[in-house]
Amino acid sequence: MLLTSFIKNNKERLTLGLKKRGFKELDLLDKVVEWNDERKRLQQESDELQANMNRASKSIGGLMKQGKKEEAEKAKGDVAEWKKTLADLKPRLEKVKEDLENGLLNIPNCPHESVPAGQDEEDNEVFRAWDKPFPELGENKLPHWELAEKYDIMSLKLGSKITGAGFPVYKGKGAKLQRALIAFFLDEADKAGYTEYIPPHMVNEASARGTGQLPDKEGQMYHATEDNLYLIPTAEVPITNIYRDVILDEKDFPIKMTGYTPCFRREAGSYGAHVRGLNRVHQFDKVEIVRLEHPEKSYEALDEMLEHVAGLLDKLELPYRILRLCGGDLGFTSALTFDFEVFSAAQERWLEVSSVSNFETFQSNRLKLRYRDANNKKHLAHTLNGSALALARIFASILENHQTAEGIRIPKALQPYTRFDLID
RNA sequence: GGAGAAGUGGCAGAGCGGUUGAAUGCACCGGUCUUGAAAACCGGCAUAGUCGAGAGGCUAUCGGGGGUUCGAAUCCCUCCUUCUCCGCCA
Repeated sequence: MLLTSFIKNNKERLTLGLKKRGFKELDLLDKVVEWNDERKRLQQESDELQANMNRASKSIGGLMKQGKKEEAEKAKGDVAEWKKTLADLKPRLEKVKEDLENGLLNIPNCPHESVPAGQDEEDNEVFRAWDKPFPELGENKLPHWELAEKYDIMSLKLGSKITGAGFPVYKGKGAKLQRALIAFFLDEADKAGYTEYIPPHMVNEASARGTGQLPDKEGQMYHATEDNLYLIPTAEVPITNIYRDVILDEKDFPIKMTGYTPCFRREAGSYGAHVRGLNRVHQFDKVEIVRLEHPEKSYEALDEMLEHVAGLLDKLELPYRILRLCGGDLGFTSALTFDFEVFSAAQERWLEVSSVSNFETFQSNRLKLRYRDANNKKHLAHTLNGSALALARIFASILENHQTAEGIRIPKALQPYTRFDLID
């Protein structure tokens, strides 16, 4: 959520940015500013009435003690009058506050100036291309869903029996590979200075609001209605919310957190050939990295995160490229996002395995996550996060890219974790 | 799930219908003293909104929401959380 003051003072920049996103309701910007002015006006009026009432009420106590009954009664009458006026005012104030809030909730983040204009993924800019050769797999190459069956290491059929479509079951060396990847990613994050968390896998409404899943992406999350809890779609939600309503000290930065969690996504309406196998599932594992940063340092941090993720893919010996998302493909809450795509050699297509974003103050405004500067002034912190990495697709691309006639080759860096070097 | 108790500032802890945004202590920050530190003493120290150039003023907030009252941290209702006991249980 943007600050009203930002909208008011950066109208040109914001309009330009939102156009890059293809955001149509630009008149919302003016409306929000108007609503805010109206809110202030009504607020002042109401404060004044309350001040009158408080003053009169206070005096009544004294008057009663002095036995000035009549004067006290008169004051009571005054208060009753003001109270009536206030009762008229209150609903109008509430209404305009609600309009303002809804308006703000519907304005996406202002894209960073480096974000290219564009409609969809076709227009994303290749920020770093893969300049080495792709794996030579030969004629007998198989997609991961066939490899999984061949080596009996993962089954979607079994998952659909137990739960439903899109819930994979990992087995034997497949399960071990999965566990090894999680441990590997967490160790790498640890080495890079991220503090590990194991957060709850369900969150309440306030948390889902804090990171912006609600009210926007209601349909994407599994909702346990009985208890009004949501299964997390990413560890970003519980981990970032650790710092909801927190005022940091400037010297607390940077705050670097990581955590492994399963992620649950309803993915309503996305079926078809392109979502076969592990390409898109309802439950997958992910190690997330989250950072809270001083506004002046957040883009530096974003670069660092980018290199961290790149390093992981290098160690897994997977061909990948980095995209700078265009305005149209950029998430609602993000100012700048880089996607990592691994080339899945057997499917001959790129699969998104990580997304690294800077939200600037868009989330922290909602979270009320602030810091005090040297002069004790409070400011919103910047939040960032990235997948490091998302597992189902990494699992798939390891299978596909490292398949050989003898079996699936485990990359060197991972072998200490799997304690085998081949799946056969 | 059942029965009780409690939720007040960073922490501890008073207040239990009127000038209390909230005593006191600790922590923290600034100062005096000291070669330096400690102790002692003095001063400061919540969040948000709003008005104001500023000093400062006003409003709201004592777990959340609602109510009673001229007036609520204090009374009532409701929800949430924590603790104790019982039941169930990995």
